[in-house]
Amino acid sequence: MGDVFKALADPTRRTIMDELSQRDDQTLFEICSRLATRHGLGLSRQAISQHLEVLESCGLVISRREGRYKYHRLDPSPLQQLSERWPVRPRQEEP
Amino acid sequence: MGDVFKALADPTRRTIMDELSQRDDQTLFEICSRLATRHGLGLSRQAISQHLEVLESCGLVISRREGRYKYHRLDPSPLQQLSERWPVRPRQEEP
DNA sequence: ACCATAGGCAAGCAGCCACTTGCGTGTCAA
DNA sequence: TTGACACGCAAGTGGCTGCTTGCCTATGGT
Repeated sequence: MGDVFKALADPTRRTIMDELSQRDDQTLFEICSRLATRHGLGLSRQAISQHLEVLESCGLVISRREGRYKYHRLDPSPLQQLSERWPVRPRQEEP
Repeated sequence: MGDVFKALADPTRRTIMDELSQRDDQTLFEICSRLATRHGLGLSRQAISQHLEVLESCGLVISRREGRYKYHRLDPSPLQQLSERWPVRPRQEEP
């Protein structure tokens, strides 16, 4: 089981999450090409693959195999622990 | 300006945030001793100081000087961008 | 059967990061 | 003023990590 916070630390992984956020069920190659064209990232396929591994190991991305394709989608639910751990109380009033 | 996500990546920093979360306005030495006694962390003063710097540079901790003391408090408001960026939609219903 | 496609495994490398150590600065009390 | 206390600055170091490179497996089309 991976660390959600460490997974969020990398800007590339956050961009991957953005990409999956607005289009679910993408394969590795799709993500690669869309990152290149739409976000200007020129990373190798393995780099993206390793990032997806990290995101999967902490539950932020769920994958499903179908033949030789592997589809990925975002699952933001692990992020809930965050707002529960440090609730954003409204600014403290001072008399 | 620091990176909120990178700041959250370190377990020690999260523990510091926990500590400040339940007791505001602590000095560096207070945080050191409370981390040691209550959380079992035996880190040097500078280590904690550097962590506080990181937390301050991204707005998660706000400090105020008073003579030779420097009081710290937690400000969770930078965490809001998180739930806005990847909203936790309720699990997708499938017919 | 053959080959292209989608993806996985593993080693190697460079840069970063958390932590320590040692010294310096400013503030308060006696 | 002298010394103790709270904190800051800077250099050095070991380990982690993001990325590449090269090779391998498996699935599907023709």
